[in-house]
Formats: sequence, structure tokens, C-alpha cells
Amino acid sequence: MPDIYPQYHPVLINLANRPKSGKCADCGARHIGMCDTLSDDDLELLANTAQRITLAPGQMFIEEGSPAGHFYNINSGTVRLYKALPDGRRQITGFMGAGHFLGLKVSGSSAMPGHYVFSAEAINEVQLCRFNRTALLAKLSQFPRLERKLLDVAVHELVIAQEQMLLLGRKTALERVASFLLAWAAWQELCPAGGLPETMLNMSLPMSRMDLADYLGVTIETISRALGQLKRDGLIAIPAAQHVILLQPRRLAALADAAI
Amino acid sequence: MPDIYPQYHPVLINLANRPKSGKCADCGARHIGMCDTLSDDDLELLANTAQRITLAPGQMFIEEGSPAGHFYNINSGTVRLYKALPDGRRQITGFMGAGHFLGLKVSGSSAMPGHYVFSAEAINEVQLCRFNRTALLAKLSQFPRLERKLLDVAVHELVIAQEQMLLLGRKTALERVASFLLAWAAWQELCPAGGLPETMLNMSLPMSRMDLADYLGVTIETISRALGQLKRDGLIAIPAAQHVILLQPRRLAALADAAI
DNA sequence: CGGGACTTTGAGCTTTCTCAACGATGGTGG
DNA sequence: CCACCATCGTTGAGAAAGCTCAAAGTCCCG
Repeated sequence: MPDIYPQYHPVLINLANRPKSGKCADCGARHIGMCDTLSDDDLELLANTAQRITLAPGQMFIEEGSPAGHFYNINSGTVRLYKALPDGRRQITGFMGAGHFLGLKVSGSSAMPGHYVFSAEAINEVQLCRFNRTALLAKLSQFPRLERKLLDVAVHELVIAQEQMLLLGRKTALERVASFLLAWAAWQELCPAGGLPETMLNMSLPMSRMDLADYLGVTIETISRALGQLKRDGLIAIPAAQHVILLQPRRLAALADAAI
Repeated sequence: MPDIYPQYHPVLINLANRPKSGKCADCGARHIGMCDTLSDDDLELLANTAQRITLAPGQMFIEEGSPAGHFYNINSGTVRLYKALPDGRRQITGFMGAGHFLGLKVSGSSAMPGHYVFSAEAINEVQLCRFNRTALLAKLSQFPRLERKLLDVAVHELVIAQEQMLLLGRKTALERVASFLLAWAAWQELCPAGGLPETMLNMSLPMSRMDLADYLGVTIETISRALGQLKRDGLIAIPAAQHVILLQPRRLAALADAAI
């Protein structure tokens, strides 16, 4: 399997590119994810250990097996997390976007410094904050709300992971694609309060078909055929390869949650 | 698919069967898992909210979708966690044994009371401690070490879950079975310090072939054939259906981590 | 010793994968 | 501004892994 991970000349574009004021208050991600949990004062303290970083599309910023030195908080863009086998087979374990917290998963007695058990790459241009892992963990007892938030983040990821195991172990290709489309819609917060939208739903998929295949445990051809069938059946429209419209979310959901 | 979950007349055998002294100090699980994290005094406080429960083989004690009322700590026996689709397809997301902490995974803003997103059943006779979820969460701030422990537990489960996604999404049936056998050996702590044993390794599998199949995302026939092939190839021996001997752990590991 | 549940084995079938060719798309340089 | 090229995506045909259905073999327990 040659050329599994097409790289777009990885370059660290802009290290430590703080917002103009240098304060979290001016950050676009101030009111989402981890940063939403903290008071301005707390954030001020943490900010000292943070660096703002911009990543080019395709750039890897966490490598499986390397020492876990940082936590990350994504401000914008989309990231793929994955594990790989020695022969190149890849399983994408998740996509993350603005507000998501990254870097909990390390080997050993966990929250202690160990080694990353996954790799992470930017899908498109990504802006994120990088925290020194040891420093943040040491300060954790000073920020009880943050510690609780981390637990919430971990538990939420666990819930998602279980759902994905069900998908990978027991769903057909068509069900997997339908499930993904709905999950992605929810993930984009296009579906308020987790409710299923009645109307049609417009969304863009930043990831390639290869990413989708490696996320859903099938091949790119199978992804393409499944999308084609959903299109033929009138459940979705695909005006462009990376642009999908959910025409009939309810029928899609029926398909996703198990052909009864 | 009829009769997916053979039930052995679920009966709550023995509620609140405290050890004779009524103290955690006399519990067989005192020095493992969560209970190992706490001081005797802390444990004393928590014990007030705990009930000791014995479950019969096959008994379900957590049902997906039901309100999350308790945490559990397993003292002995083996438990299967699973998710199911409306048409009966089942994915076992993990097996848990003595010392394991259970019940983090709930819907919604997580660590808050919500609904379980998985079901749990005893595989053999199981003894566990049941904690009131709300009470324990409320007391969490009094037990910072416990809170940190919960984070560690969640992170460790996440690491396992990612590994399982790689298995379900990208490994062949033979690789899955080989991976499972090694993981089970490590899980049983037959392999000290995560190192791969050179010598042969004796272990019992409390779960049925059906459980194995639903854990590894294949059918029971495929499990049987894969075990048969490993036996034919001299990698394992199967003196009884629920008793496996790893004859060549290294070759098994080579097979598990990817046929290169 | 007999019955039921579990496991193994076999044969044919279905879904998905593999391999290959074609088509679309977007960026680049003439 | 357009043609070209690289990459990505789609489509088709044949192959293979794993599934389904069926039957025989084991084992446990009464």
C-alpha cells in the first residue's frame, strides 16, 4: 500500500502566534471546550504555559510512540487521530475540531507522562493551543473545575468510542456511511440538542474519501459506492465531493441505527 | 437472530452482603483498583454508600438506556459490557474483572446523571460493590485522589478502546483472535510489566465463543476456525473449550500486530 | 445415561476487497 | 486564460474473506 499518508510538505508555519492582545479573552475559541470551563483569571494563569500554533494541511503534530509532552486545544480547523499497523493499515479513531481537547491518551499509568498511543494530523489548516503536559498536570489540583472537565472530556470520548466499536464490529458499509453522516451533522452542531432535523441539512466534509474509509473500516471504493447508493436512493445529494446535503435525515437515521 | 442473550434466570442473589466485619479492610478487593487508591479512612466514609452484591451467571445489572443510578466496583468474577442494535446484533465493548470500576459511560454532559449507554452482564458469578452515583459524585471533591483515579481509569479505557477500534476496523479474523489471546493474557496479569512471555502460558476463558465473536466483530464459526488454525499451526493448545495454552507467545504477537 | 447447550466442521453464498480503468477537479505554468 | 498534470473520486469485473445454513461432535449436568 504505497502513499497512504500523502503529506503536503509539513511545515510549522507560525509558532507561538499569540492573538494581538496576547490574552485568551481575545481568542476565537474562548467560549468553547476547555477554555469555556475556566474563569478569566484561571485562564490567565494557564495561558503562560500555552503556545499558539498554526499547522499546514497534512501536517503531523503527534506521533504514535513519541513521548507525550503536550496537551492541545484546537481553536480552528479539523484534525484526524489514528493508529497504524506496521504494514501501513490505518484506523482513524476520530476527527476533532474547534474546542476539542487533545492528548489525554497516553500509555502507562495514564495521566502521568508516557507515550502517545495515537498519531494526529491536521486535515486542513489548523490553529491550536499547546500546553506543557507536565506543567498542566501539576497545576490540575489548583483548577478543580478543569480536572472535572477533563474527566467529562474523557468520558464523552469513551461514549463515542463505544459507539464506533459497534459501528466497526457490527454494521454494514451502508449503515456505517449513514451513521457517519448523521454523526458528523450532530458534531457540527447542525442538529440542536441532539434532535434529528426534519429539514434537509447542508454540510461540508473536510476529510478525504481515504480518511472516511480509514475511519469507517472499509475501502475508498466501498465509501464511494455507499455514497452513490444513498444518492441514487434520494437520501442525500453530493453537489461536490466534499459537500453533502442530507435530504431525508430521518430515513438516513433509520438506516444508520440498524436495518430493522 | 433468536436467543442472543441466553439468560440463566436472573436473580439478585444476595443484596448488601457485606463482609463479616462490614468493613472494606476485609474485602478481597481491598488492594486492587479504585479501593487501592483510598486511605482506610476515606474508604470508611465511602463504604457507607456502598452495597455488596452477588450476581448469578448471565445476570444483567446495567441496561443500556436506563437512568444511570450507580457506579460499580468488581470484586470477583468477569463481566461483559455491550451495545446492541435494534435487530439484535451485539457488540461487546469490553470484559471487566476484579478491581475494575464501572459506570462512567453515561450520555449527556457525562459525569452528571444521565443514562447508561451500554449494558452489562455477569459472565460467571460476580461479586461487586455498588455505589450511589449522585452521592459518590458529590463526595468527589472530598477525595481528590479518587477523582484523579477516575480520570486515569477513563483514560486507560480510552487507550484500550482505540486499540479495539484498530482491531475491528483493520485486522483479519486470525489477527483479531491472536490479539485477543495476548490481550487476555496481559489482562490476567500473567504477563508481568507488559513484557511478552517467552514460555508457554496457561489461561482460562470465562466467556463463550459467542461472546468472543461479539467482542471481535466476527461470527462464532469464524472464531472457531481461527482458533483451529492457531492450534493446527502449533501456536496454541486447547485442552478444553474454555482453556487455552499459548505455546508460542512471540509468534502469536507477530501475527497479532500485523502480518508483515 | 440422556438431553440441551455449546462448539466444531463443512459447503455454498454474500459482501466487501482488489485491481484496473476512467472521470473530475484544482492548481500551475505557459 | 487555458491546457496540462497530479491527485482524488467513481465505476466495473473478478477474487477472497467471512457469513449463513446445516449437521455432526463435545461437554456438562441432572
